[in-house]
Amino acid sequence: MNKEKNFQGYLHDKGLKSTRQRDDIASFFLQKDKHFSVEELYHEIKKIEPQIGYATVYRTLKLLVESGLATKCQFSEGFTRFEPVHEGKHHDHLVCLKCGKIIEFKNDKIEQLQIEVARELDFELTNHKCVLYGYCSRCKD
Amino acid sequence: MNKEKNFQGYLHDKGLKSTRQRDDIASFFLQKDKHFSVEELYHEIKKIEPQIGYATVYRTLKLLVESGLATKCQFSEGFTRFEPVHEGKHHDHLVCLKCGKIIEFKNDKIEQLQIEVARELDFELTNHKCVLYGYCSRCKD
DNA sequence: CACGTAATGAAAATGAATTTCAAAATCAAT
DNA sequence: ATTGATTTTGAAATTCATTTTCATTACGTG
Repeated sequence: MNKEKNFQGYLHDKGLKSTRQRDDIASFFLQKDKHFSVEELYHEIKKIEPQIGYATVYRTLKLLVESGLATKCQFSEGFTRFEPVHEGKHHDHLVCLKCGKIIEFKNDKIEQLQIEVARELDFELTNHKCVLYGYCSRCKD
Repeated sequence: MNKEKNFQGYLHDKGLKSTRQRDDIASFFLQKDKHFSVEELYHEIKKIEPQIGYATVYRTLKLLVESGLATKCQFSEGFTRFEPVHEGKHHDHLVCLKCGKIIEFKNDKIEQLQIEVARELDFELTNHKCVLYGYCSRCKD
């Protein structure tokens, strides 16, 4: 897959080594469409790579973020989630405060307005995060 | 001041006690317009109340948030900041990745669009946070 | 002012994330 | 393929923010 090649290229460019553990983590993670906690990912990888340690999962996720193939998400849960980047499509999130469900949304008008806000305040924008909290259709009532 | 009365009222309604430490923390914090880390606030309060412990600062901030007089801010710094709520005016933040400067902004169109997004996805919105990251006028170049 | 309850603060505990370090793995150059 | 310099791994230790514990002290209602 293309993204895995990107990761290999990133490692090579940085003089880092390709290892069985890194490759297993990256190829598992990158083909999913999910907001993983490190714990969740660790347990999934454990099935493929039983000797894996948390440190390696943390370290590989850091590399994936640096390479642009993953993003960090902080939904006020007290820990960080990591999401594979698909097709460079940016999106924001709605988080259900009851069941924890995460819904993605994209709104070009909001993005555009954010750019305008930054320009008005003479700010050079690099990225943003926007999280809406509430109750999903199933949990509200 | 009005907000301090609100805090007293909140404590009383919940059957909690007014104490010297709580009152000192609340009155100092509420009259500022700043995004405090717990450490910063702790050191400021220490000047007024030398025996204060971190636990009391944490506990009082939690009460201030519950009472609606403070909000939590998480700017990806690895710790939480707390901001006094002034006049019920909601706003979002721009954070400079170099100098750490925090700029507030308010954009009603963005707020309105967020409400629409939530409605379209059948989500009952309670709150949101939107943080723009980049470089401020002084740090960009 | 006495009593029941709540709050305080020092220290210990927790939990996420990072670092350490000895052993193992990678990979470029032979 | 073998070597050898260098990086990576993983278990355990460490860090750091935050929470909890618990004996002592303070509050405030009756």
